[in-house]
Amino acid sequence: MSPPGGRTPVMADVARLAGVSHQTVSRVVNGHPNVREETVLRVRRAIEELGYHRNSTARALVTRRTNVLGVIAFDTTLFGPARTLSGIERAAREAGYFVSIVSLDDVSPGGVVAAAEYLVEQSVEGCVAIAPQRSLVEALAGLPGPRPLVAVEGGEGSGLPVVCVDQVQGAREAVRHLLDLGHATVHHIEGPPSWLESEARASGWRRELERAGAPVPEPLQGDWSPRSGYDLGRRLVQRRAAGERVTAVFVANDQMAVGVLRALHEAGLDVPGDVSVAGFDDVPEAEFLTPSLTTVFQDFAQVGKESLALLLGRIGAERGGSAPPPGDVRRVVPARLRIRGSSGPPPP
Amino acid sequence: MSPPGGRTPVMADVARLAGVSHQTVSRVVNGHPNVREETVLRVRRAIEELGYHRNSTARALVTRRTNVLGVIAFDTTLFGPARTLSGIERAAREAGYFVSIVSLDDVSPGGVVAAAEYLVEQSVEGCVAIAPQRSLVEALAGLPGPRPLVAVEGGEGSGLPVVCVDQVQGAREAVRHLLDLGHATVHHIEGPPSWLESEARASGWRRELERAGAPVPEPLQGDWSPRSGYDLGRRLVQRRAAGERVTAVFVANDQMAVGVLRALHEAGLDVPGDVSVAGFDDVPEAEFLTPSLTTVFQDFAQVGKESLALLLGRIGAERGGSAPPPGDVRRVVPARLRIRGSSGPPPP
DNA sequence: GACAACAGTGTTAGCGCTCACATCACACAT
DNA sequence: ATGTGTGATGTGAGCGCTAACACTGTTGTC
Repeated sequence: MSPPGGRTPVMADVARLAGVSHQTVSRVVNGHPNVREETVLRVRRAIEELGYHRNSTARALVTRRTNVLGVIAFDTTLFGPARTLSGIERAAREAGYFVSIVSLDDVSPGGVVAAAEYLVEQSVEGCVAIAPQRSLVEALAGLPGPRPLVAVEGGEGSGLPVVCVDQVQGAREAVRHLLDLGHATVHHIEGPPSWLESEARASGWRRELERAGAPVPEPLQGDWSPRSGYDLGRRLVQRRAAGERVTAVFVANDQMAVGVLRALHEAGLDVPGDVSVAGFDDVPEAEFLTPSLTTVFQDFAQVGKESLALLLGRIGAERGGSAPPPGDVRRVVPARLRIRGSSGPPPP
Repeated sequence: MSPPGGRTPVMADVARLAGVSHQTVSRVVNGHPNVREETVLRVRRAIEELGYHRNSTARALVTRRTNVLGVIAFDTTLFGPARTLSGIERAAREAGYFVSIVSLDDVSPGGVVAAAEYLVEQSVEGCVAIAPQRSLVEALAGLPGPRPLVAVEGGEGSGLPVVCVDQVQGAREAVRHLLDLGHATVHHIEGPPSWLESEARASGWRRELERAGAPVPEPLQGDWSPRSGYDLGRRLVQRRAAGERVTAVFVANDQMAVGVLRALHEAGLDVPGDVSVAGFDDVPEAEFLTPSLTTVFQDFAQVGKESLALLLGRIGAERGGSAPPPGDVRRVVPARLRIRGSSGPPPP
């Protein structure tokens, strides 16, 4: 464990100690064939003795491969992004890549541009953007940022390959479930404007109501937080008091649904006796709320895995010099309705 | 935007176009003084025209600084780690560092060793380990892994600098609050064994009971999940049915507390009328559960920030050649009790 | 007027590694 | 004996950048 001069040992030090050339050391380190067994052993011993580690920077410089993938995310403390990130990270590690993350503080296009440049600056080989907002995706698609680039939950028409959960289908299933229970219509508390998930879930909700010929009540707009769910839940209670018939609510995520349940409870309304509630996400708590929450499960781990597979495919194609694959690939992961205690038939 | 030959442009290309030497380009890119204003402008124009980006790999090779920090985390989808990671990432970016993350799939020492080697391989300049388990911290402390290394939530005596929330104090405040309300004692549902947070919170609970001269009931052991909270909540209900007086429960995290609330509700018990419940973490939902959850707030963002400050200090000291700072630094972030609706006086 | 000081620029030598090629010994075929 | 192939190794160049130093020309100082 004593490199000459106390420096971190380099390949040449190993070579000297093993009595071979630096190239032979390189071959051993990279598992090249055509090295005599005995030589391999001697080099391995020298590596061990010196505590040598290959310098990834020098290697990256000459191979032109940094082995780093970038991830741009908006808020990694939210359930979905956190899960997706985790799935990406795991898949990347299995493929031998490092993952460098940038989370955006705000959703301004400027922030996205900065994040993109930041990753370009780091010479990432490719990038996944967990960009659930239309403006972000558009900013990224138009930018000379990191390439190849795969968007998670990106909308259509951006020209970027996209992996997403089938939000529309999930929303439709939830709404259909409520209609099937006998509700005349279903109210909706949607997510913040310009979020693709908000739009897709709202659109699924609307389409399903229209298909069933049910009236489409004015939706309320939240910001994903339990507090906004609570505030809007109270608004629904007021509407009820004003004579509007509100018997079922489809809430765009589980956190807001928690707030809604609370508001309804405070108003003395029973769930599902007076009002049925359905959420979206299937957070681990959903099953154990009181009542347990009917919601839509999204397989974020799968989304992470698929987006990485897509990205690696692009990187491989680029390196192989083959024609760039079409930009409008879209992989859709199905959503699954989980029926629990918060949904039931409307009051008579 | 046309580097000769279609290659990615390099410094020499910019130099040629601007009619200066590559060194002058380097000076401009690095904001060196002593370059004529007019030259700067010309170089800038050439950079713009070619779409030049400095190659971080080559730069890292010669400066011996990769500008990358590593983060080892266990489960980044849990509330605490996700928040902490986010805080670290933000602070790192502000300091001009990239963040590379590795999440561990399992808690085996082998996994930690692999993660540590993985980061060494990537030549990180330093590393933060969100290692809430004793075994992980010990494995890391004893390993020739990435250095400098700062542990988040690491226990004492590992020899590593540590940043942590004052779990013991938080637990004591929660328990004292319940005792002050008049409860004869407080039951405890703890986290999984070997987690430092479990141990610290259980120890705070025990100490506070002992200080008050209250009996110390046998704690129940969960795994942080809402399901385990639910299962153990039912066990508490059984104990009550068997005649044991259970009027207050301190649950080691909010997710399990959700399960406990559910189990109590199912048994027809009122919270806080029959049983008071307190959690730990203050997740965003806590305030909007029914009843709203008394819990302990942890400033994870602050933990992230402080751990990064500590790490940067180490890196700076190392580079400056000054004496290595003591290994047993311990920065403690206070926890804060949030009293809400789930705690009240015991039934008569 | 001679020298120093300094701003502004260029030249050169690596950082540690991999790639392409050269070399050498030895086998086997002709 | 000559050639050809192949396994095992070494040699040299260069990836794109920065650090150190060398070189100009201008200014200031005595």
